[in-house]
Amino acid sequence: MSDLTISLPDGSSRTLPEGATGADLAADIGPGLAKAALIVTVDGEGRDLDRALDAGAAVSIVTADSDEGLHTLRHSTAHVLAQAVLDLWPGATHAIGPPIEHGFYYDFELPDGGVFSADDLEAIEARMREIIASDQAFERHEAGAAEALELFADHCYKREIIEKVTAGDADAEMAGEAGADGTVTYYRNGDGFVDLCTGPHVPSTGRLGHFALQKVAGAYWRGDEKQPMLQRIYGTAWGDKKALKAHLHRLAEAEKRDHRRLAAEMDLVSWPDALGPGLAVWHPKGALVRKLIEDYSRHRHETGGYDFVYSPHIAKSVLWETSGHLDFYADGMYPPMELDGATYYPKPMNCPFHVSIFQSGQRSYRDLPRRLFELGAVYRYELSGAVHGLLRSRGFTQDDSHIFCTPDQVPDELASLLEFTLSVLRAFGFDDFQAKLSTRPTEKSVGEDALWDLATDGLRSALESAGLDYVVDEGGGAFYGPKIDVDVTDAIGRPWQLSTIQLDFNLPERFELEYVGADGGRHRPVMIHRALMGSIERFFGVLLEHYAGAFPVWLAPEQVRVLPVADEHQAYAESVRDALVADGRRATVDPADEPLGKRVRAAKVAKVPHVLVVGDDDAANGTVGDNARGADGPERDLPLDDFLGRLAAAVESGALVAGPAGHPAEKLAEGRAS
RNA sequence: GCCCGGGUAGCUCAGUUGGUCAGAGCAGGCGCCUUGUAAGCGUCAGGUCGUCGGUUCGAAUCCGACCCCGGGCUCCA
Repeated sequence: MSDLTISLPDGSSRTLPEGATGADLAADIGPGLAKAALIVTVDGEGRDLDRALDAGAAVSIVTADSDEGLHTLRHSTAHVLAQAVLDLWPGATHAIGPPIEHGFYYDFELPDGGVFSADDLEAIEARMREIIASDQAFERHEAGAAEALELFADHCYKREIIEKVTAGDADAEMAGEAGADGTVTYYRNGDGFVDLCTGPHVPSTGRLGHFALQKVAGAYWRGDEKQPMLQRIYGTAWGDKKALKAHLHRLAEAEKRDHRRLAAEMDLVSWPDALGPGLAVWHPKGALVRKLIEDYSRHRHETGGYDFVYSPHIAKSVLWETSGHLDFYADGMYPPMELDGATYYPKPMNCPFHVSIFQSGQRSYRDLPRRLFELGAVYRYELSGAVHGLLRSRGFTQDDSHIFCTPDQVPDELASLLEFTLSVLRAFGFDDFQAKLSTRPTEKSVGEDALWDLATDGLRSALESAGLDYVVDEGGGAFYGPKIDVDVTDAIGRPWQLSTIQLDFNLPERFELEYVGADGGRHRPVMIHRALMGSIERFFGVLLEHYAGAFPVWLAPEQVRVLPVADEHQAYAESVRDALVADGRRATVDPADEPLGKRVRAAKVAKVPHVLVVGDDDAANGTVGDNARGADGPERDLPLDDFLGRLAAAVESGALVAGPAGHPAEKLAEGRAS
């Protein structure tokens, strides 16, 4: 009997008896690894531990420490979920059950249109634990189409997959379920549970167990609303108890940060039923923060080479016919209004208006690039089920700009635009970015090849010179141009897509835009759509969650609350407040009609950055006691002037850039000069 | 829009099988307390139990429709 030699990720190689499996290899390396091993990869392909290795292959042992290991673990847990459901609901059928980020789901159809209730999860989870405790092996099998169809005779969704796959037209979605060579693989465990699956799986159900079922949801088969609605169960699964616990803790933290909860608690924004879904009103404190955000945005655009414009909220249908929105975006638009024999639509986008401004006169290449900026409110008819607080609403305000430039100017414009974008986002405390470059779709698209290449290369080099991590979504661009999307990662690691920089080769054509070039001839400009925050409302919601409501000093609606120890300190407290207000701060006094501890607590709960306590000593010496958010404890006997200076510095560094009149940083400068 | 789950005081929630079940805590008003760093005491007020209709001697509770909210699907800033 000959041996086989394989290579390991560290470059070493190992020789094992012929027919050795992944499990043999792990055991050969060490008992700890043997215990932790879930699957192996052989030349990059995942494979069950009990399958023989190939001589000469590059083999890697996969454990729950890696994404691939977790993926396998979750996938196997999804199988156990399906097994439990099929046990408990005779006649139920299972559709698909893939691993997803942090967990897995499985879609089912219950007999007679039955549905799961939240209570069912408990019973299902208990059955799953029994299956796991009985440590059933996952056995891999292969079958031809006919055999597989017989095996899954009672499972119409599995049959549909088998038919699709064995017919050889496997698409990406189906590729995860079966091979495309006329045979399919399936896994069997326990008494009779079988599932169509390419695997790999953990060796046996006993390797699972750190999971939790989370929720029930409806989901269309293949995500298509014309297909039947299936019952989906979501769960999460991890390699050990600690990781599961940590994940559940993160979810709880995220819930505490929910901007809808914070918006109500902090009296920032509300959604009165009478307004309709996705339509918010801004209360004074929320409006104040929003105004600071908008003021900062305006300031940056003023000094960044942009021209400010305004446009109406509605326009006649001809504008939307020319722009093409009525052709490809009608579903997202509010319905039309008929008046004076004309048809008007609320605007879902600002671009046609900005194009109209560009069109209003003859443009020379000397005028370009022309950057038109507007905090433009738009209305989109989002599906009622899609509306989600400020993060997805039906009326929102874009920090929108349309840049018109010559093709030659495109690369430089994109590079400076991306830098500008990142700089604005950094000012709000975001410093972890992930970008996506979306290139020309393979199907129909408009624009010359040279233009696409110029723009795509321009976007790529902008990303590279900005030193930004990015992924390429090949063919993911719109039909009218390539784009960059920028995600930020928030304080608890969640990504949010905020910025988008989008080339448009279509609208200039549709509106027949022209400029006069140096050669005296007429040329078509290139148009760039871009939004940095995306939507002000959404950006506000993301910021609120990022900071968990504890806005940095320059954005905090109430920056300082002054608490007199007793009534006799009221006058001094008011003088402290007046000094703060004169210095441009937002400060209030909370009089001594409640015990100090209670007032301190109220201020802390309200997330006021600085709570000042003033008593006899302070009134006598012109000092304050500063209980700052995040500090270990109060700092007593701080001279008022020192506090004013310290706060001013914090406001200035928070804003990063000197602001316009009305911006905290500007008042700071005035305050210091005087 | 579709599936599931919810709407009880400003907020968070109790209200077993339909019959003093319209309640609690916090918040709010008033009074007392005069406080040195995360909840002092007392007292008062508040709700057409999402809306409309139905079943019943009787409905927060059962049924139907609708509205709104939440989680998904889909979509997306």
